[in-house]
Amino acid sequence: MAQQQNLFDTTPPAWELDDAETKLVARVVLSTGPTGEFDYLVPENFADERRPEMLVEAGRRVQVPLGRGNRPVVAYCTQVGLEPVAGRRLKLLAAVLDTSPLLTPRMLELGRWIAEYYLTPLGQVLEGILPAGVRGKAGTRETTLFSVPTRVSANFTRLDLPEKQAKALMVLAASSKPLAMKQWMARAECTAAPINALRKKELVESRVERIDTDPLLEEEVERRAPHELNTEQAAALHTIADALESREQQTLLLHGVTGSGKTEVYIQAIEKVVSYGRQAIVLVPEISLTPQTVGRFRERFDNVAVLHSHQSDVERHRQWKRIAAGGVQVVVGARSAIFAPTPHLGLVVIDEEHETSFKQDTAPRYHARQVAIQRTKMDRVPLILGSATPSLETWHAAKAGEYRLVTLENRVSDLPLPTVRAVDLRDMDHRHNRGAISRPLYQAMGVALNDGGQVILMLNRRGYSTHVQCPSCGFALKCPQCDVSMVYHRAANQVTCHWCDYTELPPTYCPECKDANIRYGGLGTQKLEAEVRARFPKARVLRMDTDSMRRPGSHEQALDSFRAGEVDILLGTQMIAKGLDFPNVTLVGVINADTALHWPDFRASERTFHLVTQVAGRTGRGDRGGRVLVQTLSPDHPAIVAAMQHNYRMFADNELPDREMLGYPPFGRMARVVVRGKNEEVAQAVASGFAEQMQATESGGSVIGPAPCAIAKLREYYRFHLLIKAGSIEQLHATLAPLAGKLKLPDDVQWIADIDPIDMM
DNA sequence: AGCACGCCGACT
DNA sequence: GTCGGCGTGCTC
Repeated sequence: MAQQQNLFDTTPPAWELDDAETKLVARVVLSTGPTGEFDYLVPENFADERRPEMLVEAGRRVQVPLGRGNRPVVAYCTQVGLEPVAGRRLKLLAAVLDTSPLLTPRMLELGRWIAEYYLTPLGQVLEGILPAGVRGKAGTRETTLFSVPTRVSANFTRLDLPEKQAKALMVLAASSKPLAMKQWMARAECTAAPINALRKKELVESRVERIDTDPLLEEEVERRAPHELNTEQAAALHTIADALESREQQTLLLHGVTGSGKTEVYIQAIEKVVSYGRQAIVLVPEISLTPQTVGRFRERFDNVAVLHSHQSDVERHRQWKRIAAGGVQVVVGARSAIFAPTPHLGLVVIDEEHETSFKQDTAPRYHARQVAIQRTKMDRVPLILGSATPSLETWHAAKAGEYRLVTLENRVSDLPLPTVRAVDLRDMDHRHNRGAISRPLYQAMGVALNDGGQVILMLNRRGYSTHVQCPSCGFALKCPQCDVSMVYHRAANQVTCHWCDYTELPPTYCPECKDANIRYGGLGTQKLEAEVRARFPKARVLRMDTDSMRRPGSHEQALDSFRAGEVDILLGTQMIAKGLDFPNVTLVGVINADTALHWPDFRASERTFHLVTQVAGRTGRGDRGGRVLVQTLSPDHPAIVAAMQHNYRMFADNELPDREMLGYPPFGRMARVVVRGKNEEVAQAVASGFAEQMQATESGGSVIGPAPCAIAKLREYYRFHLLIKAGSIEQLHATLAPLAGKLKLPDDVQWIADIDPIDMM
């Protein structure tokens, strides 16, 4: 709107307007198809001030004719202005699709930044950051609303109408606001016939409007008072308050051990933001976006909006409109909530900022932390990154003075962190037959259960057996579409590929040599569950992994029953490692700390450190203390040692020099280019061609590869990747420049570029 | 992504 | 001569 206003301010004098040289031109990007920006003429009747719903302005979508066939396509208008059009052959824009902008000028600016940074066409970025429910106007319907024009109401007495029509007209005239057909019929106690007669006689006015199909219902939450802050928390809040008042962007790293009360600091900082009449966005990992997390904010603020991926389109659209209307103080949401349309943003908080789920794994492949930095810079407001175990990128920036470091060393309750002990799996005395639970862990579980405590066991592999192999010929059962082992699931009695979900019946003999001794080996959560049940027959056991938590709400239900003490042993994949806060958990067992350690990924150590630290934090939250046992084949690995000592600095000090030596982030910038094709040789040749073109840029960035991806074949596509390392983002972009040009690719070959990649598979 | 244009071979 | 095969390139 502001942009349109400006436009009229600068309208040239009338004699120039009459000159056909200058016309109103809309610049648009397409949501699919050709990239780049296109200009269209705005038809003159679209600029009618009395028809604001037809106004062409930046942030609204329009329909434009494209190509020789003038096929209608949806486009996002990015700017509108008077431009000289002499000698330009511009087509006329066909229609305006939104009655108000879906994107503010600020969001368009942010979209442009994402498009450039992540090498994604702007149209695709905009399509990706607007929820589908908002684009589809989910939960609203076009309704015709009727009213009586003054020329009619002033002349009632002169009208000679049949009884029903007269009554209907009186009812409508008496209504304070326009009525929909249904409401009008009900109030006038008539059918559609008299109403249609009135419409025919043009005695009523009608207009079409989008209205909500059902109103939004908010449940009441009991309000709570602020907690008293300890000295450290108060100091942290003070630093944040300074940042809020400075009216400049500042990134703060709130580094606080588990249980140090980071959330209370966020909440009190947001209370300040709200007192200035502004809104805050709080990003949390999807997995911890539970009713408890949301509840903590609802207890303290009147209007909290929640955005997450399991909402219906209708629900998300409603939340979006509430936020855009300024009726929300705090938005709590997963990654994409960084695009929440808050009218006066005052603060962004990213909790558990090290979580990898903040990176989107489909285009646009943005990292919410990176986008948040950019958004807060545009709005000149602070950004708080909170974590007990920050990503090394964030830690490095804080140490370099780029971010402000705020530390919470102590736990609020003064409870000590749990003691962590390694169980060396190489020591055969520790092993129990062929089982997954070592003797020390078994004993500790017995003690914990006897004392009435609860136990959490983590194993990062789902299924029963993780591979199926023939001992006589060495055959290993692989997915026919992917280059990965099939996993046996006993509950369903089938073997499944965890990457493409291809499923078949388990073989009873070797498909190669027909040997009947084919073996099911490797440990998954289902087998662990069976072992636990066999060895603790009296304990109540619950398994949590994506297989057992498929139904909506089952996650919540499982945690509720664990909290209520209806379950003694909770076992599962990493989904149980995060954010759960149960005081009665006195023992945590990590079944195999090494699973993530040997991944072909420069972040393998960091992943392992995070996982062990996070799961260890699930105990020691009550007054009964807690113990953690970590089973591992490498008890001396620096990441595992540091995690066991709850020593983040030790981990960082050990890991950073390695990263520096190899030029990995945070000491350089990285991109990953994946080329895939149904023909292995063709895909590899294309990847090699890319590598040559990038080397030819002489940008100074280094290109590694092509090499087959860790998952060399996925869904019948052969995959090769290139890793690009550069000293700066500019250098990285310069090295990737050949990809932006018009590349001719063989059929069936596709490529993607991933800036700041996290997934290296 | 779609879709017209154009340049070759098989047909009336 | 012309119908249509699909390879190529453009879309404001």
